[in-house]
Amino acid sequence: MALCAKIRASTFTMKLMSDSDRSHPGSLAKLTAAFSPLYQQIKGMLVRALDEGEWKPGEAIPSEMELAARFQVSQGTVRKAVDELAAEHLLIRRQGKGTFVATHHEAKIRFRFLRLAPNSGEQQPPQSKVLSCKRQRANAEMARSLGLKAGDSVIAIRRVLSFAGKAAVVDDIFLPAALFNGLSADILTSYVGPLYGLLESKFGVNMVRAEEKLTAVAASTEFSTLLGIEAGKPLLKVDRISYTYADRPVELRTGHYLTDHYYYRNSLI
Amino acid sequence: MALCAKIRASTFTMKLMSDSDRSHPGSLAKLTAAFSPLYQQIKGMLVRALDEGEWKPGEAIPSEMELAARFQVSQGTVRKAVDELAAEHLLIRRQGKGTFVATHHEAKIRFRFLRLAPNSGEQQPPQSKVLSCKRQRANAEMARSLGLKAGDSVIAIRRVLSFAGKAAVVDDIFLPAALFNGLSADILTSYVGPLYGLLESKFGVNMVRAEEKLTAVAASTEFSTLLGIEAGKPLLKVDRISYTYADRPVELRTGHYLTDHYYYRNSLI
DNA sequence: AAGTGGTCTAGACCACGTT
DNA sequence: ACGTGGTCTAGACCACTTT
Repeated sequence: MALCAKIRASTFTMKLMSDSDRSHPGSLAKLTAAFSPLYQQIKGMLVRALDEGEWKPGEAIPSEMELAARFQVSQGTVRKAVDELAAEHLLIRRQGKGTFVATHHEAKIRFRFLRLAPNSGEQQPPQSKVLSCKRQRANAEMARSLGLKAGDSVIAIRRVLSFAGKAAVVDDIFLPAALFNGLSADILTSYVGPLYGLLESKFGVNMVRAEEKLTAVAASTEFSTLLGIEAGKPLLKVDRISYTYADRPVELRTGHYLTDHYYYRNSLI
Repeated sequence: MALCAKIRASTFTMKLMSDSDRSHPGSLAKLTAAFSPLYQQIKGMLVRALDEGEWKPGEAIPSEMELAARFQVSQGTVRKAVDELAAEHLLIRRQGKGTFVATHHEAKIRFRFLRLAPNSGEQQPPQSKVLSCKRQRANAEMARSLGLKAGDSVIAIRRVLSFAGKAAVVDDIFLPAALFNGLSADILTSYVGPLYGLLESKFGVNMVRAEEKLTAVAASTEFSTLLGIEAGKPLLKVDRISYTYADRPVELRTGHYLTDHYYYRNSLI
């Protein structure tokens, strides 16, 4: 990324002013409202660089001193920008080693988006069985949610997640075909690990945030068959929109969770 | 709060050393691992002060400069402690005015713990109808969750929340009687606003965090009657443990949500 | 004008990891 | 020994609010 010009509000003005001019500061104070703090601008530039793939997930980004030199600000200002990105889990700081782009390939982060925990016993990774992976046209609502035009191609995946051999989740996943060209049932099946890890490694799309809507529904005959339960049984329905850097929606997903032996954990803060 | 002695790791040592001594630093480096950063210690002291009610919800805490003087550290160190507490919603910063203790009496925060949003239309505050408020003995599980002894007194509240006149939630709430002496159905009914606002104002207990477990269940005849639906209908069951300052659990709550016209919203970050 | 939190800088030193 | 992020300090100035 090239060195971008920064907007520095009145601080900028001051830097260009000689010391004798400083006795008349604040002449541009009224303009300040339109500007954002330096660290926010730098945060934005870092997000843009991540979005453009300047540094891949798992890689180290330049050191704070290097970034400070690149952006022509102090280390403290870079630190504040990086602090916020680390708090949002876009970056991970490791003392003594550097700052790294967050990746879905890591024990700690791997199942951050899977909120099912067992009523008893240890949390364990699920097994995934892909039932179908088809290309189809986006309907109006899907197009709207994903920022596509109605009729654009999407990849529709259906899969079942099992814990200890028992089916617990049916996922219906919709991805913009333009971003995930070549994704197939074979690729999905041969890949071990979480789906977001695959999408990150093979297609360069890193999910960093999601919004969910939860409701309780009765199992249709379709879902009851897939989950091996009787129809009408209560299921937790989870509608998710996932976003990559810069808040671009890139995944639509509906999960039906069987919560007999698992629950959806959440923290209110 | 009196000025507490701080543990300052090797920085502390340095402060007591003359300049000439500084040529031999690090002699206590091995001990450092057992200490925590100054700003964490100050954060802890602030939380303790909040827990002890030194400043009430809605009130301003001392300015950063005053706190820096009290704790004998720089303003920047206080700032970092306060920043974290603001991020956790224990404090609220207001530029030009001061830093305030978060309160449940505020449009922005009032329904932070109510995650139900309507499928269509504007979010609106619920109406609460208290069905019962009784004193009873804690069973083993309740006692464990609330940190009580089995058999300790708890106050059991049942209420129905309605949106636009339609019942949507049945809440069963359990509170340690020792903390909420005198709480009655009358008080609950006469109070307008969220329950947490009442508990904060009348009993000085401020809820700052909660953990929830969500499952889908079939409505029992009891709940179906209360919600005006047929038995067996899917409901979203929400088990909550709420915590006050310093992570003390002070409320146990089970909600049964009717999600025909509302959904439980959640953000994964 | 005075006081508050917000931003930015500069420099020192500590803790951790690698070389 | 060196480079990384982590902590702490000190000082300057900005933005907002109240007096």
